[in-house]
Amino acid sequence: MDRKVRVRFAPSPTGPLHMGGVRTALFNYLFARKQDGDFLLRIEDTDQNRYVPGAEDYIIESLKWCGLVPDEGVGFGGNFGPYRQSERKDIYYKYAEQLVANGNAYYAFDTPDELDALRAEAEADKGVFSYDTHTRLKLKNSLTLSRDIVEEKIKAGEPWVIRFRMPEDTVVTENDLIRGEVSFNTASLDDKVLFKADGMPTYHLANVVDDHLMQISHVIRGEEWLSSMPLHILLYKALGWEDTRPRFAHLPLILKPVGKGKLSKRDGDKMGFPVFPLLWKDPVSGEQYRGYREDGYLPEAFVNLLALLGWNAGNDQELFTMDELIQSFSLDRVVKSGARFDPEKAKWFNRHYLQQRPDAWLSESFRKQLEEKDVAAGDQERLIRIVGLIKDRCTFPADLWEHGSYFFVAPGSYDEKTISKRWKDDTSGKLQAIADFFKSLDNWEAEQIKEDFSAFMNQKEWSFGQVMVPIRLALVGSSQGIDLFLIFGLLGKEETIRRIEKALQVIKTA
RNA sequence: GGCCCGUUCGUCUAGGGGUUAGGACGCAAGAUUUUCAUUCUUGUAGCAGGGGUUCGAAUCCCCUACGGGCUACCA
Repeated sequence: MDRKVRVRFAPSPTGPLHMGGVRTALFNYLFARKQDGDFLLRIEDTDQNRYVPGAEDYIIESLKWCGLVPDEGVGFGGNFGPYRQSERKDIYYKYAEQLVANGNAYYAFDTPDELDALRAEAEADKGVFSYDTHTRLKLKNSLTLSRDIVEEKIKAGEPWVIRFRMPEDTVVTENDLIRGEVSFNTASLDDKVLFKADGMPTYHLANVVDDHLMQISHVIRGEEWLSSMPLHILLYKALGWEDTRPRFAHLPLILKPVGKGKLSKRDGDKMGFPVFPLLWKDPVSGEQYRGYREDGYLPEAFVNLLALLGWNAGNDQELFTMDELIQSFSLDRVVKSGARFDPEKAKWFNRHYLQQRPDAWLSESFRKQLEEKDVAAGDQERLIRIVGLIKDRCTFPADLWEHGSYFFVAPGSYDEKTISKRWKDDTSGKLQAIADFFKSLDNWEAEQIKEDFSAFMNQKEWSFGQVMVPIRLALVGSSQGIDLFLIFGLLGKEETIRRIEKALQVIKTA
């Protein structure tokens, strides 16, 4: 009988969650939903020194923005709480002590300074110091000290830690759900600290204890944890939980678009794209990091692009709703190699999802932008109509202004290149004649203007090519924009004529 | 340095013994749009290298190279 699927996303609140973290959360979420399981959020704040205020709220808000709402966890309730490790502090020692009692761990009294000295010494010798099977018998711990002395030291309040006693020369093999069989020899592993001098467990202990207590069935996490998998497996064994321990799946890392290494905090600013889901302002340094949300990405686009970073459905489908992702997701289709993030493709996803949003929704965004610029948005129906006409030129909501501002504000300048290329000696005269002709029109509706204007042009024997771009220049300021007759209609007769005459004054041909 | 993981177009990837090595982003060209963008069509470009195994390797094995991760009383 299979156990209920329960997975967790377990970030540590040391700063803003970056997109790699969001992807880990996403894959956990998809896996849980697909298997009808539970998705939990556990906050791993065992390192008090690295705690950053606001980070936890940031994580929760990010998950919500992406639609990855946990079934249990900090801020979401549940029967396995508390879900913040700092609030679980009291439960870990007993397990560490149990490990000492059954010979799988030991007390160690070496101070950080002493260990640093040993590391420095080894380094000078071109070696590496490791607290392991070869060195532990030369160090200060309950393996080398008599029971009395150990008790005495503890009683005297000397700082101590509890270290895992890594077995000698045994092979740990695990079938990773993504990588397949992975083996490690314990001879190359060291005696990790499980319980710190400050009374808190380290990640390794807390993680194993909590996953067990919370009945986690699958640990889906980043590849940076792959090398600690043998330790964790050995811990489950030493604690007697081997039969119920979770299965492991290690996700490939997200790499920088260019250069070496994994995607990092500062890459975004350097390369012009966000690496965080939401804008983050560092409470200490005051530094600010851009976010996908504030940059105008839609959550469905962000989720979609993240899902395709290291996973695919096995066919040519690239566009997925959350429901489709849940339907299609499986861990065995997760790729093993690291994925270089491509900001260009991210934009392509956003463009797609932006087009899917209703015009009314986009018009609200446009209205806000106009208000911020102190420009009257005017009639709602007209605004929606404009949005419908210009949206296919937009990738982000902010592009609406770039491609639609001329409907609300007359151009302040005229593109020089277009002038020199398209504004001929006789252009001014023709435009004045056209403006005068416009004044005579009664029916100012795009289709009708087109008809009347065509007749006028025929009669004058002028070609469209000679005047269309100059008129566009007068109305828009550049050679861009939607169909000119639609612009006439949307601008209105008076404004159209006013802009043409204004351009005639400003643009002087030599 | 040690341990572990990885390597198919520039990027994300499909393909797991016999394929004209497929798709997407990007880029380029053409068509449409009397502008620009969109859209459509076409094109561009790849199995890291070397050894095996095999009638036959992108696919299986080994080596090398390269990339990545870990190597804290951080997660």
